[in-house]
This record gives sequence, structure tokens and C-alpha cells, in this order.
Amino acid sequence: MSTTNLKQLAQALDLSVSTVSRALNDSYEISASTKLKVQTLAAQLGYQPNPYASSLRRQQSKTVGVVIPEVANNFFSLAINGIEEVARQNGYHVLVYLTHEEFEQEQVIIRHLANGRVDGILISVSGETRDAAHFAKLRELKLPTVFFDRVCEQTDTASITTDDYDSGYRATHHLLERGCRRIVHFTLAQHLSIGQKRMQGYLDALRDADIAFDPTLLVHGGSGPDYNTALMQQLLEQDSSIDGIFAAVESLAIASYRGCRATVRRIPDDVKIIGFSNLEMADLLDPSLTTIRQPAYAIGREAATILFQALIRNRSILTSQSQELKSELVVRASTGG
Amino acid sequence: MSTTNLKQLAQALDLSVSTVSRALNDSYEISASTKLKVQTLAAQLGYQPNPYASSLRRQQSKTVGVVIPEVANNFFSLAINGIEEVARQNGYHVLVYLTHEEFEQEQVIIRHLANGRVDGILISVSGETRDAAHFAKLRELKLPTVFFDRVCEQTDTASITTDDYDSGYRATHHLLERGCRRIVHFTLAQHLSIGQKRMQGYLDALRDADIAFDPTLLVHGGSGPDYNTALMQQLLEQDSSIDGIFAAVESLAIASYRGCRATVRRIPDDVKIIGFSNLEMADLLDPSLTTIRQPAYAIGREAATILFQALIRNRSILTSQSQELKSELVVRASTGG
DNA sequence: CTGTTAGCGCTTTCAT
DNA sequence: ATGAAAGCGCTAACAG
Repeated sequence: MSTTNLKQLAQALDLSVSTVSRALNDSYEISASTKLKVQTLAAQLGYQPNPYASSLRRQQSKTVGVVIPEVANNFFSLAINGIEEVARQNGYHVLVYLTHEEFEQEQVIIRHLANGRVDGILISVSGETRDAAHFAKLRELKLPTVFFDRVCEQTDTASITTDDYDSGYRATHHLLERGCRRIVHFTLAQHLSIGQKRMQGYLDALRDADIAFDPTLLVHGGSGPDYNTALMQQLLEQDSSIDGIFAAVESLAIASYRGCRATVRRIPDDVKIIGFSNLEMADLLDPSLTTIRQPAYAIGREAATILFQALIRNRSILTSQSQELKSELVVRASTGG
Repeated sequence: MSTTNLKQLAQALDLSVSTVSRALNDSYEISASTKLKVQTLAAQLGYQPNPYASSLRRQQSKTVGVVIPEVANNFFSLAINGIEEVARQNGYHVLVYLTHEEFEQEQVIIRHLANGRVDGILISVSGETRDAAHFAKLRELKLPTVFFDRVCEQTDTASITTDDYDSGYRATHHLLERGCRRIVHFTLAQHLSIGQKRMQGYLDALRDADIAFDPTLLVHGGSGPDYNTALMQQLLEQDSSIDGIFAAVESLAIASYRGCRATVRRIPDDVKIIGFSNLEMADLLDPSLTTIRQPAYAIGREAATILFQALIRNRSILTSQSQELKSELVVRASTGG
């Protein structure tokens, strides 16, 4: 729709379309003088190449797709920031798609992306995702894909994660150290590897402390903050032996905090809470909330960087290029810190 | 890149490319039987039309651009959610661009978007933006544009805002009602209409309460939360007469809260704070924070809806289709509520 | 109802 | 160093 195109430039300069094209692409086989003329006029007329014509011809879109569960969440917001930044630096555009944590949406999106619309994909899988069949298609097409944060174990592609097992272990250990003996593990998406790793960290920390694991303390959150808050409140009221909560995602950390407040039990004296969270304000709460903070921005940047390396170099599938970044345990008052 | 294309389908079915194309587009001039055959095979082979070929030919991209200052912010995250949802419902794709509050980035992005890459634009202008020249180009191209939240007054396009004057007035009035007499107005981007309106509400509320306006209480925030926190802390320590703070954006509300905590002065007894914010956790703070909450998700949806109406109907420029949504004043402890 | 043809705007051989 | 021509994959006249 940019009103000027190559043909017009060519006519105005009495040159062929191909010469103009080459001049604009700074081809070595064009004389400096013509280049200058062409580029000057182009700038003057505000010429912008039609990206779709160019994509069609070149068979590449200079666009990446970012598929995430939800953007109304601190972690993904920060990750997008990182991704967009790297993308722009590399001259790429960013298409954003939300799955709303639904597996079906994820499938539809992936299918729609497997048609040349994007040169690569950055994805954090939905909480419902169990089956990796839809990702096979991406491999077939040799569409470079990088999983970040919530990866899909079945397929072996590149991925950027955090030290989920380790931080799960540390979080639990931290609570044990502070005297907790009956620690709830509050989780969503327990069938995702990220959830399993965090839980495994929890289990192993208990085991190492010679504390028997009580399955009733494994609580699966549901949908909606109100539901989760109520769930935790109820749980605390029913079982007065609970003295710690380890929330595996931000929304559950908040729900735990709220749920606990709704009871007579006090944080941190009666119940200590620790949660994965990138909330900037965790320190402003009273009691302030101990968190495991993931380097969200860095994750976005790293994932994008890996993807662009592949895109710029060889356009190949990425395989087992995994990287694990460190989360940070920020101790605060909610665990008696 | 989708390995199958129209030509292959056509050959396999011994039909012409155009027939196949029409069948897939469910054209009325194709027999039910061929449609079925074509669509069956297409589904079987997982055919996905090449979007760029189609965009090139149709002269429309089924894509909208969203240009925002920053996504690591509750308001814009929610807005994107709303936008993406409406976009998907209408079969559109969403390209996201961040200006990082820089005017120059904004110009570059707009220029890059004015080439047919997108059929429409949703934008919230950067804090630095003073000049609207780059938007003129969009009008020339008749590229439908909807401003949301931070609009550009100079141009008369469609826009979705909130009741900024009114909520500024109410916020200030609320503080006055609670006995404040020396209210700091803490703002960013005071040259944006959104900032001016909020400030005008502040000024008028003071005037209506017969309180003289003290220019030293008009404080312009800078970049970075730490800077703003320090600024507010310093201010409170220097001027012990300050008894209220009205923060015009979320980041400044947090900075005010933090800054105040860093002094000996207490919230809300010594200083009352109210701020624009979409923080979900404002109620969990202690004292909990009184906020003016914008309907961010609805703003995103509304803006997108207006845009898509234009796109689907007539592809015309949108002019003076403005709409103002209501913000909600949520009274909490930080103002003695 | 189906096929033939032209062409969206650009890049890229291949020729000169 | 420049031009002519083909074609990326699709859609839309225009025939029939």
C-alpha cells in the first residue's frame, strides 16, 4: 500500500526495475553513482518495499512468532520485552499469539504458523499441553523453534529454561530450614516438565530432610484467582498442621498469600509462604513475600538470540541446544526472613 | 514453506489452480462435489495457504500492528490481551512493537508499518512524543489507526481513552476530602494529553476547594523506578508540609509508596497516596493502596473492535470516533479509606 | 461450473 | 554495470 513501488522509481530514474532493486539492496554490481541517485529518490519519496512481495520471492518473512499462554503476567511481559528487543536488533518482526492456556488454541496457532508466515517460533507451551504431535509438523518443515520456560520434553529442540529442579529444591529446603514440616506444594500444570521438575525438587528436599511425603499436601490449583484463593483458605482451615506453602507459579503465590490472610493463621509465624514470582512489589507486601525470581527478560533475550543465530546462519532446525538460567531466591519476611 | 501449494493440489486432483483456490475459499460458483474433494485433500495434506502470496495479491495482510511504549506494565499487558482476543476472533494477526517510550523508535516503527505490512494500527504514543508529523503519513495512506489510552491530540483519528480529566479530579477531590491540603501531583509525560487532562483535573479540584495551587508541588518523574523513589523520598524529607500524593501513572504510584516508606512519615496518617494503577495486588499492600483503575482489557477490546469494524466494512480512515471509558476509583487504606 | 490468463511487487538468474 | 524475463503462490477478471 505504500504508494510508491519499484516500478515507479525505475521509471522516474529511467532505469530498470532490477537495477533499482539492486541499488536499494546495496548490491556490489551497481555503480556508486546510480546507487546514490536511486537511494536519494527513494528516501525522498519515502519508498518502503512491500514486505509481502519480498517475503514471497525470498521465501522468508523476517518475522518470528511468539506463542505464550497469557501476557497478563509479569513473567511473559518481561520475556516479550526481551524478545522484541533482540528481534528488532536483527530486523525481525514479532507476531504474538496467546493460547489462554488451551491446548486446542495452541494447536490451531501452530498450524497457522506452519505456512511460511514466520521464519521461526518462540513458544512457552500451554498448561494443558500433554501431546507433542503438533510440534512434529514444525520439525518436518524445519521451522526453527525455541521453547522457553515451559518446554515440551518429548521433542528435542532448543530450549531456555530456568533451574527448575534446583530452585524447587532450594525453595523447599528454605522452608524446612525455617522449621516447616508440613509444606503444601501448590501447583498448576503438573504434567508439564517445568511443574514436574519443581515438584521433584520439593520431593527430594523432603526426602533429604527425612520428612515423609504426604500426598494430600500436593495441591493442584484450578482456574481463576478466586478459586485458588478459596481453595487455599479452605485447606488451611481444614488442616491446621500445615505450616508452609510452596507455590509453583506467581498466581498461586498470590492466591496462597490471600488465602492465608483470609484465615486466622499468621504469616510467617503460623504459615510460611514462598512462591515463584516476578512481582516487582513482593517486597512491599507486609509481610513481604519470599520469592524465587526467574530472569524473565534474560530468558526472552536468550531464547530470541538462539533463534536468530539459527535463522541468520543456516535456517536449520535447532536441536538439543538447551540452556538453563539461574533463578534467584529472594528471602523476605513471609518465610521469617 | 508449507510444503504443499495450490498447484500441487490442482495436479493431484486434475483440476485447475483457480478451481482449487475457489473451492478452498468456498466460492459459490463451485459445485458441492468438487468443493468436498478439494477440501478433503487439502485437509489430508495439511495444506496451508501461503499468507504472503495471498496478501500480495489481495492487497491486505490480515494483520494489525500494535505499538506501545512498554509491555512490562500491567496496563499494556492487559490491553494486548484484549486486542489479541478480538483480532483472533476476526481472523487477524497481531504484530507487536515497543517504542520504549522513545519518540524516534516510534517514528521508525510507524514508517516501517506504512508499507502494507499491516491493515491497521493500534497505538498508544510514547511519552516523548510531541510532534504528530509521522502520523500524517498514516492518514495519507488511509491506514486505519486507533489511538488508545495515550492519544495524540493533534490528529483527529479514532481513540479510546479513559475519563482522565474526571478521574484526575476525583482523585484529587478524594484526597482533599480526607483532609489533604498540600498534594503533590507526580507525573510523567506531562505534554501528553493524558497527562494534561489528569493534571487539569487536579488543578480544578484544588480551585474548587479554594486551595491555591503551588507549582512546586507539580513533580515530574524521570526514568527508572529507583530515581523516582529517591525523588519522592527527598521531596518528602525536604517539605514536611506535604500531606498527599497523587501519582498519575502506576510506576509513580509505586515509587511514591516506596519513597514514603523510606522516610519517617506514615501512610496514611502523615501522607495519603492515590495513584493510577492496574496492579492486582494493591489491596494486599499494607496499608493497601487507593487506586484509580483503568479498564485496560476493555480498552484493548474496544480499540480493536473499532479498528476491525473499519477494516471489515470500508477500510477507511477513522476520524473522530472517540470513546471514553470510565476508570474506577478504588478506595483503600493508603488514603485513610 | 471450470479453465486460461494476467499480475500483485519484488528478487534473481541469465544475458549483454 | 545494467536490462530482460521468469516466477514466488495466490486471486480475480474474463471466457466459455
